[in-house]
Amino acid sequence: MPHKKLKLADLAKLAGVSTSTASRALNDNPLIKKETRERVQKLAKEHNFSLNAAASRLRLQKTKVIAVLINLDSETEQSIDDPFLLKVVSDINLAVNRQGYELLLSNSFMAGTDWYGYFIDGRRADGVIVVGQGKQQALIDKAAKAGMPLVVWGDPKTDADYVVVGSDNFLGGELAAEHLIDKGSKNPMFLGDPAHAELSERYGGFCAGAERAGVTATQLLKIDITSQAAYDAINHKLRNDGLDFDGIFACSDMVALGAMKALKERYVSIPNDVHVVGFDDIAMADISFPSLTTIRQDTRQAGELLVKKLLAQLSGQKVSSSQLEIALIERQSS
Amino acid sequence: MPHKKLKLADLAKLAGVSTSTASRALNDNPLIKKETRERVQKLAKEHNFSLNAAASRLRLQKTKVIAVLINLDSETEQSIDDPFLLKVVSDINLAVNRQGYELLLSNSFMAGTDWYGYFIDGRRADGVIVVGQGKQQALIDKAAKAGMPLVVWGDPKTDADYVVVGSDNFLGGELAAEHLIDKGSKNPMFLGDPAHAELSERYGGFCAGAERAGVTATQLLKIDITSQAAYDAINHKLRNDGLDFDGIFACSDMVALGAMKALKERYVSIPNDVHVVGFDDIAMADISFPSLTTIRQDTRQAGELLVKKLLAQLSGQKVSSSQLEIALIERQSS
DNA sequence: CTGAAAGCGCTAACAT
DNA sequence: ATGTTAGCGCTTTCAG
Repeated sequence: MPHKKLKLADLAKLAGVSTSTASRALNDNPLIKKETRERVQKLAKEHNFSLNAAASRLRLQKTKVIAVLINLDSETEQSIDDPFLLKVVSDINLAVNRQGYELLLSNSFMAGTDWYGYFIDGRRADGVIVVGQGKQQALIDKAAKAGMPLVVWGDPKTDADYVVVGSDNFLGGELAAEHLIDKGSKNPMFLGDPAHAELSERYGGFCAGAERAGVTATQLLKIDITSQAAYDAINHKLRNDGLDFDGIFACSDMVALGAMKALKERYVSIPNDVHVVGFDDIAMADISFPSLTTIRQDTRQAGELLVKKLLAQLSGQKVSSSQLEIALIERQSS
Repeated sequence: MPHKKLKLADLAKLAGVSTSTASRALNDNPLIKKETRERVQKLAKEHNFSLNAAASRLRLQKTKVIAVLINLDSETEQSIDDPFLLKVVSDINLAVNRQGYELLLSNSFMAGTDWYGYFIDGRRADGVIVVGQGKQQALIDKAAKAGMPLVVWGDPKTDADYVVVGSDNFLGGELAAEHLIDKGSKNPMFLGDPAHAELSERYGGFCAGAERAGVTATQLLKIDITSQAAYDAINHKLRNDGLDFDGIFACSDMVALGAMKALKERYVSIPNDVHVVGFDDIAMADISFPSLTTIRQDTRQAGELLVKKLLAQLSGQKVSSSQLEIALIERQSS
């Protein structure tokens, strides 16, 4: 069965044409007569012929590949755990494929510190989508400066030389604050880590929204952005300070769910004693009990836009950052 | 800034050696004098030199790329939603990188029906890891027959010509049944769809375990394997049949969480009225309230093993399927 | 220990 | 409308 590999020259011979004709025919070049094109294509299908991508890329100097670089904060090489991030990647994948590109899944471990050299000079990809700004943006800056075709999923308000696509995090924070206060919260608390670009915006919006609604008694509980950390922090706080808050705006749904678990275990009623709002709208938000009110990020549109902007860059256009709309999804937790 | 691309020949000139020496030096070929090697390598680093992967692949006839093919059942192109699957991919990614390979993230949309042609002949990857056997395995079979280096994440008991790595699903089912009965369940129910290879094993083990424990009053509630479907199905069943079960073995954690939501909304107590056991041990299992007893699958080891077996195949070794150990993690839901 | 040169399979400029 | 051919940048055989 191990059929032997046909090369373009073999296919051309089978079709009784030259390699250039075969090449053009496969690429549907109108220079070639329609019948010839179809004959070659049919033959290719019959023999399960595939162009050698390596040869093609060498010749064309482009790869038709987009790299997705997952930019984790953690120093230790670690697998990703946040369902939201993975959802973003999955939606990017869809969008990339829809444009006829392939997706190289990468990370800082492989790419090292010279992203331009690795991806572009190394002819591994034509452009890169970075998922997650994280805390340190030096490498992103460096790659952008080197002229790497690049789009970043992060906070679009970032003042940087590269293109960012992301949700309106500030507005999301405002909406959350307003909603909590609307529901009767007098002492809402932000749960997260404003050191991250995106979360700093969410926190800023939260404070602004609360202030505008006349609430100044806001708190900030700074934690690692994992559900475990949220669970621990809420437990710790209840033990030490008692229940001195009546609303939580969590920086992500996973964080919100961790916090809710701690509350439920201590018989703090949600939403009666504490109103909770999350961020992201992951699948679990709807499935948790009580279901979680949250700020929905449109990952589908995000993928679409990230890819569109990257391809625009590749075709030499000047593109700029843009902000995705978000929406508050009201459920039982508030 | 846009530095211009160095090719190997340029680097060689800078180093005052021939391209062949430069090439060997970069690959740490001991044929080259140590000092020369180091001089070339240092120069390469200084100039951010990267080999052109396309040229290298064309010459070597191998890519140092492993493709991961996510095999979804759904006809419609769709983004993946199950956090467990994504966790598996993420752990494969880690393992692939650790071996110095890169990861091409693909799907049936891109690969079409001739996987051998697309990946191997097309020189896109040296081998493929398929995640998810799904219901239809014809394409996997076809690729395996064609001689494609291939490892599948699925049920290792599968009687097939290809190598499968997966958990001991049957044992998992048995453990779940025994545990439920141990906890006092007299009428345990399986929630899932035995049409999937892996789930059929889980169901088989569940039945066998129950029978051995002297319980014959098991039920099967056949549903799509999503949390939403589980939620709907449990609601529907409670409305129609009342509470005629006192234990649930869900085919996945997401399904279990959906079922639990329906139970909680109708004030059915977990675990007092109904004991619940899930499968996978996703992050949410620990965060849900009550936390979810489940069968843990070791995705880290899975990634490691999948890659190891694939690389063994690439180096011409004969490899066979193998089973990962699973463990019951007892939490509050049972 | 190092260099010269062939050739991997494709595409496109340049014939015809 | 199609064919001839050069050359993309690398690795490795063969020759020193």
